[in-house]
Amino acid sequence: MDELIEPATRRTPKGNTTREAIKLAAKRALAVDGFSNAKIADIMASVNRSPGAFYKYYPSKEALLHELLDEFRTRLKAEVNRPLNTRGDPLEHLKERLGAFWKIYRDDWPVATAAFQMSMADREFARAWHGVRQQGIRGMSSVIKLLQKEGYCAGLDSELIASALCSMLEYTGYNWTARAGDFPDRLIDDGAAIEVLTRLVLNGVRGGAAETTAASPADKEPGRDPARRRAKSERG
Amino acid sequence: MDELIEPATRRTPKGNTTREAIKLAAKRALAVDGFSNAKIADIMASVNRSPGAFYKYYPSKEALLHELLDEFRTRLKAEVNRPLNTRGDPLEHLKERLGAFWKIYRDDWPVATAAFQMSMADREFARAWHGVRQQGIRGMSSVIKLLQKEGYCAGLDSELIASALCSMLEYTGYNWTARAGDFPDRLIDDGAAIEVLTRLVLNGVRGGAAETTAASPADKEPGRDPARRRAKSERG
Amino acid sequence: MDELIEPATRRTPKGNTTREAIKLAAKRALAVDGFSNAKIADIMASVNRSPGAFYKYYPSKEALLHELLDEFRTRLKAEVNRPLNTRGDPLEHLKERLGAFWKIYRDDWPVATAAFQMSMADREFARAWHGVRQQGIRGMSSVIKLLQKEGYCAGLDSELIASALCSMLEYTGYNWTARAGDFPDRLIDDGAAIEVLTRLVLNGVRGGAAETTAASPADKEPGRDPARRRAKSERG
Amino acid sequence: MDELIEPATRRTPKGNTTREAIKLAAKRALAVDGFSNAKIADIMASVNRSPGAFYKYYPSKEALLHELLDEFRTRLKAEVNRPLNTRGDPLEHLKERLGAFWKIYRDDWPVATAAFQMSMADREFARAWHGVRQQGIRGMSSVIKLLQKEGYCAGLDSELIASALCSMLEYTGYNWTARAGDFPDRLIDDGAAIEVLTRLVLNGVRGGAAETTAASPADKEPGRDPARRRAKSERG
DNA sequence: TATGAATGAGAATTCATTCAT
DNA sequence: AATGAATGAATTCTCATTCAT
Repeated sequence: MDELIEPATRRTPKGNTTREAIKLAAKRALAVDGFSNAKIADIMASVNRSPGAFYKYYPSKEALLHELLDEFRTRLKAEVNRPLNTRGDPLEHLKERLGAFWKIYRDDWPVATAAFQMSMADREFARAWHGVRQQGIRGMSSVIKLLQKEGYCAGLDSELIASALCSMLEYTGYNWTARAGDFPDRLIDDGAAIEVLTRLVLNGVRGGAAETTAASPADKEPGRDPARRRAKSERG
Repeated sequence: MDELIEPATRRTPKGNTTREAIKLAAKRALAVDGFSNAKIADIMASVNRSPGAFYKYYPSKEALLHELLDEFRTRLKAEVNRPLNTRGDPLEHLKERLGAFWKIYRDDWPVATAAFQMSMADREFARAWHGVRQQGIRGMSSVIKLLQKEGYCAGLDSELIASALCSMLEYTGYNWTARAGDFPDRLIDDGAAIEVLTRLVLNGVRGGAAETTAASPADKEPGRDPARRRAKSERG
Repeated sequence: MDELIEPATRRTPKGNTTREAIKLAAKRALAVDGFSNAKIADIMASVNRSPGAFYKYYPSKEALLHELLDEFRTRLKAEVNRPLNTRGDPLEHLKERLGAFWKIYRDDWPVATAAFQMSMADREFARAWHGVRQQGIRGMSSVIKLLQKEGYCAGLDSELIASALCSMLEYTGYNWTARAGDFPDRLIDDGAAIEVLTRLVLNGVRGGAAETTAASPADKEPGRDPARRRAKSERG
Repeated sequence: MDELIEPATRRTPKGNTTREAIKLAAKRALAVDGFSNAKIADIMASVNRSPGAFYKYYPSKEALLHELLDEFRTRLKAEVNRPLNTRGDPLEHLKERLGAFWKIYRDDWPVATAAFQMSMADREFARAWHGVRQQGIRGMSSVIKLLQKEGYCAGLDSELIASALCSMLEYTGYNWTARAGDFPDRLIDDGAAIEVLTRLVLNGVRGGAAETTAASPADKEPGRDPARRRAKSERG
C-alpha cells in the first residue's frame, strides 16, 4: 500500500544511489522553487545526469513527488503507530507526539508544500495529500481523545482540534525554517521551537470547557482553573 | 497609501465593473487551481471577456495577484488598526481579534495560498507575502504582549507565539473551507470554527508562566507531573 | 497619382487639423520607435484623441505611413523638378541639389526609415519605397549626367553613382540627426553637414576616369594628379 | 574577448551544426522579412526543427541577433585591425579598406539592417549597433587621418567623413544587393560596385581644401579654383 | 545504458481594429 | 463625431517528455 511505485531500477546499488540522489536534489529544488517551478533538467544537472536519465527512475515528474510524498506519509505513519512509551500520562503523550511531528514537518515542508500546491489542481494529488493530512490528524486526534477522556478540552470536536494543531505545526515548520519564512534573520533552533509550540498546545488543549467566555483579568490564579482541577482529580 | 497599484482604468463605471468582476473570478480560479494553474483565458472567459481584455486592467497575471494581495493586506491592516472596543480585558481583545482574523483568512485563503506559493519562486512576491504575514503577526503579537503584561504565557517570545497562531489561523482557514481541505464532507460553520480556535488559543495563551517546564503556583506537587520531570531533567 | 489616399475627413478644418496633428505625432513616434513599435494608441494619445478616432482619418496604420511616404516623395519630386537657377554650371547644380536633398533627408528620416523597414516585409511598401528611392536617384543622376557631359567622372554608371550618393545622403541624414546616431553628444548643424557632404561629393564626382588604381605617394599635388590628366586626355 | 555571448551549447558537433544552421537561416529570414517580421517558427522550420528547439541555442530572438551582430562587429574589427600591407601609400590603404568594407557590408546587410531597426526601439541594441558603427568609423577615419597628413581633404572633420562614407558603403551594400534594393533587375557584381565606390570615395577624399563652395573670403573669384578652371576650360 | 538534442502542446502577451454607447 | 472597452489572431517562450545515437 505504501509502495505504490515500484519502478524498474531499484535493485542495483548504483541505481539506488542515483535514485536517492535524485530525491534529495528534488527536495532541495522543491524548497527553492516549489513544484511547478522546479525543473527536471535542473534536478538532474545537480546530480550530474542528463535530463533524459530521469525517466529511468520515474515515469513522470508527478511520480517523483508522489514517491516523496509517500515517504513523508510513511514517516508520519511510523510516528503515529509508534507505541507511546510514557506509561499513560496523556499530556506526556501529546508532548512526545508534538515534538516528533515538529521534526517531521520541519524537515519535510518542501514536500508538504509541493504536495499542498499540487493538491489544488490535481485530483490524484488531492487524494494523496488528503491521506497525509489524515495521517497527521489521526495521530493527533488519538492523543486528544485520550485527553478528553481525562476531561481536558471537553466538548470540542477532537478532529477539528487535531486538524488545527496539525495546521499549526505543519505551516510553522515552514515559517520558522524556510528562507522566505517569517524570521529570515533569525535561526530558530529546535529547542526553542518545540518549547513554544508545546506550551502553546499543551495549554490550549488542557484548558477547561467554559473558558472561552469566562476568563476575567481577575482570574489570575491558575490553580482555580476548573479544568485543571478536574484533570487532576480524574488522574488522582 | 496602501494602494500602490494604481491601474490605468479606474474612471469609467464600466471598466470598474469589469475590473471587480475579474478580481472575483480570479479568486475563484485561484481557489480551484492555484496561481500557476489558473489561466488568464479561463478567468476572462468566466467574465465573458476575451483573453486580451485582461491586459486593459493588469499588465500581467502577477500584477493581478499583487493587487489581490494588497487588498488582503489592507483588510488585515484595518483589523490590526481597529481600536479594540472591550474596555481593557486582554482576553477579550484576543477573542475579538481571533474572530476577525478567522473571517479574513477564511475568505481570502485563495489569495493567501497563491501568494504563499509564489513567494517561494518570486522575489517580489516573497517580499509582498512577508509583508502580509508581518501584518498578521504584528496584530497578533500586540495582543499577546498585552496578555504577557498581565502575566499570561510568561517567558515566551511573543513574536513566535504570534507567528504560530497566525499560521494556525491562516492554514486552518484553508483546511476547513476549501474543497480539498481536511473535511470535504463537512461544512464547518463560522460558529464552530471560531469556538474551537478561540478556546484552543485562549487556553494556549493563558497558560501560566512556567507550565510546560515548571510548576504552576497551584501545582504544588511538580514531581507528580511526568512531563515536567522530564523537561527538568533534560535541562539540568 | 500622388494623392492615392483620399479619406472621408479632409474637408472640415477641424478634421484637417487633427489629421495633420496625427501625422506630426506619427513622425515623432516613428523617430523614437520605428514603424512596428509605434503604437496607434500612443500616437492618438499624444494628440489627445482616443485610439478609435484614428480610423476616422486612416483605414489602417499602413495607410498612414503610405500618406507620410507620399508626402516625402512629393517633397523630393518638387526638388527634382525645380528648375535649377544657376546659369548652367553643373557643379553648382550638384551643390544646390545636394543641399536640398540633405534638408529633405534630415527632416524625413523617420518616414524614410520606417518605409525602408516596411519595404522588406511588405510588397506594397516595397513598391512605394522603391518609387521614392527612384525619385531621389533620378534627381541625382540627372545632375550627374550633366557633369558627365562635361567630362567628369567619365566611364561610371550615373545610376550607380546617384544611388550611392542618395544612400549616403539619406543614411547620413539619420546618423547625424537621430538620438541613436553616430554622434549622440554632438549637434551637427546644417552648415557643417552640408559642407562636408558637398565637398565629399563634389570631389568624388569631379574626379577623372582612372583614379582608382593610379594614385601614388609621390603624387602630392592635386593639380598634378595624373588621374585628372588622364581624364582630360581621354576626353580630349 | 569579442565573444561576450557564450551560449550553453558549444560542445557537441551536432549542436554546433544546428547552431550554425540557425544563424544562416536567420540571416536569410532577416534579409527577406526584417527582424520583427522574421518568425522563430519559420527560421526553425527552414532548418527542419521545431520552434522550441531554438531556445536550446538562444534565450531569445534578440539574443540571436546580438550574436549575429557581434560576429559582424568582429569581422569589421578584424579588417580594421589588419595591418595594411601597401608600403605606406594612404590612397592604397583607403582602397584596400574600402574593398574590404564593401564585401563585409554586402554580405552582412541583413544583420546590419536588422540591428539598425532594433537600435531605434531597444536600448541594448542601440548600444550594440552604435559599437558596430564606431568600429567602421574608426577603421575609416584612421585612413582618412593618414590622408589628411598628406594634405588631402584638409580642414574637414575626419570623423564626419568617415561616418558619411560608412553610411554610403553600408546602405549601398543593401541597395545594390537586396531584392528590394534600387536595381531589382540588375546584378551588380563586386567588380563594378567596388570600382564605382572606390573612385567616388577616392576622389571625394582626395579633393583639395577649399573646393567646396569657393567659400574662403579671399576666394572671390570662383574661376581661380584650379579644378573649376579646368572644368570651365574643358567646357569652353 | 546514458546522453542531450529535439519535440510540441500550451500559456502569456501584444495591439491593430471594431463597435456599442 | 468621439470614446475607450473589447476583440482575437498572432507570436514568443517554456519545459516535460521522447528518441536517435
